[in-house]
Amino acid sequence: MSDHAERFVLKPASLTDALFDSLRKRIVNGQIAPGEKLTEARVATEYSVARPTAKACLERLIARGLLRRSAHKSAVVPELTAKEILDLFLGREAVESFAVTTLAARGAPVPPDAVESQRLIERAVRDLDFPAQVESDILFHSALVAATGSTYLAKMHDLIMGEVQLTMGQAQAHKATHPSNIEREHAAILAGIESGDPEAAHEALLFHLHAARDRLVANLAVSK
Amino acid sequence: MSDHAERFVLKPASLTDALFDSLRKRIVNGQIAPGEKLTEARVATEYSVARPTAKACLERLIARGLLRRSAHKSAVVPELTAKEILDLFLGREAVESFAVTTLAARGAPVPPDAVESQRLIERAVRDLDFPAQVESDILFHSALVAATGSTYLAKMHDLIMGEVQLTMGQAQAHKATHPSNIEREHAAILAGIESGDPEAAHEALLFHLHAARDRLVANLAVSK
DNA sequence: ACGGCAGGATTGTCAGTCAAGTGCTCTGGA
DNA sequence: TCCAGAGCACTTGACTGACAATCCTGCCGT
Repeated sequence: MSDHAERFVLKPASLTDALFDSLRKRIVNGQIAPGEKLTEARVATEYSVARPTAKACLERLIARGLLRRSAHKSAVVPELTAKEILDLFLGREAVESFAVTTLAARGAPVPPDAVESQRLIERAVRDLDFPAQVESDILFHSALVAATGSTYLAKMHDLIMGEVQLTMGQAQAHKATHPSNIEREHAAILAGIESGDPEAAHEALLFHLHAARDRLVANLAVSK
Repeated sequence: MSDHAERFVLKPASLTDALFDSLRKRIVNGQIAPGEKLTEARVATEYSVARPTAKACLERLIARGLLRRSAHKSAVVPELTAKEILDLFLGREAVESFAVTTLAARGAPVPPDAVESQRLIERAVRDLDFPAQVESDILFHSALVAATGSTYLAKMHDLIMGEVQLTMGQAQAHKATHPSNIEREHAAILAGIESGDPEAAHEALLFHLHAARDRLVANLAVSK
């Protein structure tokens, strides 16, 4: 896990996986507008793959909440409502609270990946690379959860973070940047963990999550 | 093993959904032994469906952890290790703790579905119907989570409860029944919620989860 | 203006095929 | 006899082509 490990050319492990990743990135980065229809035929044509392959990818994206579809209708990129965003962050709260209090109570060291993601955020902000900024933010929180060593906690977290990234990506497409006190809030969480103070870490996390949540909801109200 | 391809009739829902449900039930009830291979061709033959249909179902089961497969190998029903069981219950703890403390703090009424599932457990115990007993137990906990009104919390919970049901189903296939203090432990959780005491509800939940977890791990050690 | 019908669009499901990878057997040599 | 390597069978990955069922849209007739 060092800085120079930027050299994986990532051969499409499998065609389906590569297609899935590509579509996923386009969706969460807002390159495919919310409400836009994604038919199996369109995906198959755009990527020059067979329709069953495209179908499988769409189903995986639907399972992760990055697309929505009802029977015999086209899949569309969802735009989450305020209610859904509140709910989404409630789910984060459950998992991430458990993670940070566990880490702090355990006297665990600060997760290296979390520290690393702080640097990535800093760089993304400097480069005005919004998608990278969002991705690094997600990475920070995922690193905290992963540091507990629980794969099931990570699985559950991963299940909902896709949609979090989706709304954040869509919001930034509208709203451009905002002053980055995110890093400070992240640092406060890490400080709570490092000092072995579950209460402090928990409080810092809640503050951060609520702030992020309220920003997203406020932005939603504006664009409506 | 043998080539006596059994025919299973599917209820009309959607072919894929019906197939998924049927396979899911057979797996979690232990009707398909852990370690048993489930090839796409076998499923397709047994149910008289096309291989792509079977393939889609297997992929959905794999995504839920009810089957495991590595590239170009057959899917097999997993037998969870003690470590995985501990991890699984850690995940439950995160979500269900959040749910019961939220319910108690909110002063919410006792979820009717949870009460109902208590009756179902009682009946299943009386009928010596182990799969129904497990299913009702799962239902109780799902009802608690669902009562929070959070769909994402429910989603995350659902993601791991499939594997919980799997291990419980496999364990009971070996171990037969045991005196049912489960209902008492459930009642204690409900009492904590009803009295609006988050701490009491939380404690009762932890006691119940740890007891269930330890039973499973102990049973695993015996059968090994 | 309104309701029903027809056609297009899209997904659900199927059959069959080829390619590629994995594991196992079985042979050939030491 | 024992071990190693080649070959084969099984299984999945991906594609092509096709048909049925369903949903939606828009037109037409009343």
